[in-house]
Amino acid sequence: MRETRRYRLLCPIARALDRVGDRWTLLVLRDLHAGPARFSDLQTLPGIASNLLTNRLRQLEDDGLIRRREAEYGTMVYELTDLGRQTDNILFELAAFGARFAPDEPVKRPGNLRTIAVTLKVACQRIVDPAMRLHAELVVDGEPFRFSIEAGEVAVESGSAQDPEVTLTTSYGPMVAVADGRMSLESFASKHVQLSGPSPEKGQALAALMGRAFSARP
Amino acid sequence: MRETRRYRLLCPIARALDRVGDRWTLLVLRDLHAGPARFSDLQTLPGIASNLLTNRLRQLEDDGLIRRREAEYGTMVYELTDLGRQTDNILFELAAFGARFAPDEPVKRPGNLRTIAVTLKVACQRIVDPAMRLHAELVVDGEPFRFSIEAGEVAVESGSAQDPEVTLTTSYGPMVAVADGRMSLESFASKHVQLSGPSPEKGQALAALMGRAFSARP
DNA sequence: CGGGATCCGTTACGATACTG
DNA sequence: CAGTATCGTAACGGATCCCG
Repeated sequence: MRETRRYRLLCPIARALDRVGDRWTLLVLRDLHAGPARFSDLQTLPGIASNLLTNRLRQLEDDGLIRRREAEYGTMVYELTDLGRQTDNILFELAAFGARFAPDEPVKRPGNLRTIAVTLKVACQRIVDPAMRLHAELVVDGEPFRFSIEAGEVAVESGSAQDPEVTLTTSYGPMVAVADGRMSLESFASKHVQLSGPSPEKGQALAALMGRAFSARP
Repeated sequence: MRETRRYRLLCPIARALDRVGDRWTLLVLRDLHAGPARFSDLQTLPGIASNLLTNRLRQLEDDGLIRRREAEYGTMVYELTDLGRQTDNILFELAAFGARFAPDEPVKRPGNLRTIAVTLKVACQRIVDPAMRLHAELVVDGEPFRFSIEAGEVAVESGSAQDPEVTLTTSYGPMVAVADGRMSLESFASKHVQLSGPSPEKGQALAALMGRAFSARP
């Protein structure tokens, strides 16, 4: 945010918005919650201009929410800092509120599905049984995610899991419908999820957790 | 938000931002959480242009987050709908995150103090003892608020209380410092709060609740 | 005076083209 | 792949004016 359009108020809400209130900024953070991403990964946000993405990344780096790091083969990745990770609750509450509005047509398709990671993670985190343990792969419209629960900590990251106990295959549309309350857990689990791998019963537990995570909302 | 700059994504986070993501919108909602307000009350947001305020109010009304109502003496007031009230958690999480950044100089003073209502309400709501009962007045830099707890429900509204059990008098700066973690509860309660009214012990309890509400944060 | 509407200069955004 | 450069358009900020 350029100096001219900062609120510069003492109120902590305004101080937060001075960091994350610009157009696209919260969506960039959302995608980074799924793990490190390259510039071109983030450019799949439908409609963002490359110069804007550059500006937003620079601003987030200056404010200490993300860091730029050289990864293998000399490619650059952007990743959340500890501070940036603390935007998870903001994003979750936005998702909980946004679910109350019908998607307005025509809906643009997301460029990638990293978008689901934060919401899914926080929703499950809030209701998870601390005794539960899980190491699964979640494949959404062909895009793989590692879904793990360990010591009461839920993690959802972009990428394939190694030796998952179970693999859940599903689609984005039905997942959002469940989150919105437009589809029941039963209907979702029975019609839109395929299980494979050594521990299908773990898959049942995971599907149930995901469903409860969203239906548990006020 | 004009059609051209909506995200139009299926993701609920984007759907929320299409409603409340415009500049000023969340700050307008923040102030309305303190109770109904007139156009000119909201115009005290430092720097907002009157045509922008008109646009934002119109948009919020169209989306069902606020309602325009005729009050006494033919004046118009804007107030939150049930849907609009559900932005409280978004605003609280923004406040919790924003508190991690030092206020950047030069700080603009808020035009009014309605800004404190949501954050204070949600923070106290999250930790309040359901058995607690209270009907107090909170005076911040001369501006009065009704602070009540009834059946486990915390309410903080702009305006004077009638027959409060206790009146707490304090200032905005120290309150924000406590919320930011820059000042201890003890220091706040002992140096920056004056109590008056029939039940000073209720005031002690309230000051303690406010302090714990913020120090309880992760 | 409250509640806006109108006008206008400036800034940010969106699209596209281009480069190391 | 990871940006930079350019440029037309939309949004913002400030001021002024209007109307009951």
